[in-house]
Amino acid sequence: MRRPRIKDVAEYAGVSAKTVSNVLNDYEHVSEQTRAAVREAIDALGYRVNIAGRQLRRGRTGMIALAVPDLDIAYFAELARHVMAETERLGSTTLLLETGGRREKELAAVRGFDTQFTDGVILSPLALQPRDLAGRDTRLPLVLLGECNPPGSADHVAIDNVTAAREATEHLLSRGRRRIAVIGGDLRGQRNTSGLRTIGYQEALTAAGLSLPDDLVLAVPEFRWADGATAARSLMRLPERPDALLCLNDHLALGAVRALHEDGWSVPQDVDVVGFDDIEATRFSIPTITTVAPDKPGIARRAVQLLLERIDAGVPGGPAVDETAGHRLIVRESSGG
Amino acid sequence: MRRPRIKDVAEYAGVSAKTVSNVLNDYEHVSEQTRAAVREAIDALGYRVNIAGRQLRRGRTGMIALAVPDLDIAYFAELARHVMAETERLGSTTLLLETGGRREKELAAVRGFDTQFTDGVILSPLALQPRDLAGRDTRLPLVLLGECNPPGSADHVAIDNVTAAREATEHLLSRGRRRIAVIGGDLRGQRNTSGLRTIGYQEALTAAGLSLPDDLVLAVPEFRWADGATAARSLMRLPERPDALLCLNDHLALGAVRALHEDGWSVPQDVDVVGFDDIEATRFSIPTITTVAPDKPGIARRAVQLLLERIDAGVPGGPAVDETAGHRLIVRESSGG
DNA sequence: GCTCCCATTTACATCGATGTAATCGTGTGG
DNA sequence: CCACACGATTACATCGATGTAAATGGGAGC
Repeated sequence: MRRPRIKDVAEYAGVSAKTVSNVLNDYEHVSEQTRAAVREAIDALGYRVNIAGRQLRRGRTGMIALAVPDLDIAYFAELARHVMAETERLGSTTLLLETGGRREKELAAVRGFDTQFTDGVILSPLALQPRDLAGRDTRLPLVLLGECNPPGSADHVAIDNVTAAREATEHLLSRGRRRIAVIGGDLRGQRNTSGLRTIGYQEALTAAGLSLPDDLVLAVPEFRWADGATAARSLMRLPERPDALLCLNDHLALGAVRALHEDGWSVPQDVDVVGFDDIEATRFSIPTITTVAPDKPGIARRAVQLLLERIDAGVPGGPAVDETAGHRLIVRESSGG
Repeated sequence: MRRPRIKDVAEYAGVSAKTVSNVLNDYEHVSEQTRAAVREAIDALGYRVNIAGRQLRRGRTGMIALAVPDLDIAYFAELARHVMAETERLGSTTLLLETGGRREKELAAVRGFDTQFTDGVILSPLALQPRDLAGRDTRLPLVLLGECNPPGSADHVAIDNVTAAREATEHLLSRGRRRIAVIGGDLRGQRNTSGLRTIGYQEALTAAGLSLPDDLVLAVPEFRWADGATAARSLMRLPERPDALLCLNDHLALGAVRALHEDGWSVPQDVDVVGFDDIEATRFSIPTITTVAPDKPGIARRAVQLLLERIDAGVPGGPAVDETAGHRLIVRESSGG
């Protein structure tokens, strides 16, 4: 028994296929009587629209893609939930994909994944280079989360990373910390998340009249627990050890805290630790972690709205929009709170 | 400028549309020369297949849905990664969806989400009742992860939860623990994950000649940090407090450890804590958490393979398959390791 | 030189839903 | 009583890709 088609419903209800379609799409000029008959036929046959047929005709899938580096990073999992909730609220479906932070995958996302089953893409890039967006096919709406784009090339939503990092650093300075290290930092002046946060950190140090110790800014291969642990260990072995660790995400912070614990340092007595993202674990770890909490629901909401507006607007699209979402520092045990 | 269609490629290359299609699908009887010309045309025009057209014709989307309760639960995020990796390896795409553990959403998953843009569904159910599967439309292949199904109604992959829980309990008994509580347990004899693990726990106690103290088996509203913390607190206030907590997932265990810490108990000196799932956090928390590690890659691989086999086999489908994946207990600091 | 074979290529129909434009039918105003 | 308006309904073409079956054309065999 094949799946019923719109035509089967039409025959069952004794009307034309187009009338069934009209009922399905809430077209206004359908009599109550016909509408009821069609509904009944739909129920009786267990009919469900074939999205391929619909899309072929309409040119839209009603699906958007959300591509994040890694769902193991709780921040992305939490963000994804908010995005899915928002798209669902607005009647779309989210196709969630992982890039692994690999450039080729991020490029695929920008291009719409080779097949065009997606009306638009929300991408949280890591490896993407500004030039990767240069010649992109603007028929596919794209919203970037976080930084890493040349202004004007695509819509983008992010928190004010410079300010956020500056505030976090100021918090540590206000506690008397002077040797503040950055785990996951980037001194090359990149306009990506790491780079901007490092700039904020430097601003705070400079404003406090401190020198910029570049042996305290440490890049990491990934932003996971293990990387935080490794980085913390190597920093604590410096001739002049840090008295605070500004970790550019919470996983790094949690890994750092674990390594410090294993090596006999206590947090926050010996070292303060601050993270970014406010993932749920930071509220239950021992100690709890001070962190910069981005407005995740706000980021998700704006990203989805921007994308759907672009999709609704159709092909061309005006100038790219930059949206700044809110953030706040939540002080917890790992820095004395 | 519209997106190029197969016809545009055909004209550009000076061949018929079908020949282009043949090239796209690696049909063997196409001359090298023609193939090269078509490839060139594809590149020149930036052509990409329209998946809607293809699906309409082929009747398949090449997409499967994976529906999990909650991506905030790290186990599901980790599992999702493995499923996505496996489907990608086999040339399919995963549509990842959250059910929130709500029955209506799980039912929607079983039905294929009202639109049929998915060739099959992998569902990790929480609220689903056995009868929900009774009259289901078997044209849509379905693989269940974890328990909660009447035998024979759908394929399913899970670890041996009874044995796993028994082993974990035996481990605690072997450490001299006698008042072992279960957080997230279920005494109603349900055949879901909680119920089966509770049975394993009871088996171990009985085998050790201990009575079954039902004040130590505590259900929780959700399986999150906060629930573990709340449950641990209330258990430790019992007249006769437990000396070990068997937590049915790692988030509960982590939350419990935090609550114990706040209330001045030390783990594992005063209380042992064991979790389930082996999420990454348990390897870096303070203390690290003893946990039952399910073979996540194995579960994902079998689930995807089963599903794709069903999809390839076409409509009917033989008897439901039950697959058991491996697990092992990893002893860490929270129970003395 | 003529068949026949087979590799290659193509015309056409089709998948299911929907936009367009035409048709049907009832009711209203003159 | 007719013309006309307008709500309801329908026939038909179309979206893009591909399966079917048939056409094309070059070479081998006799």
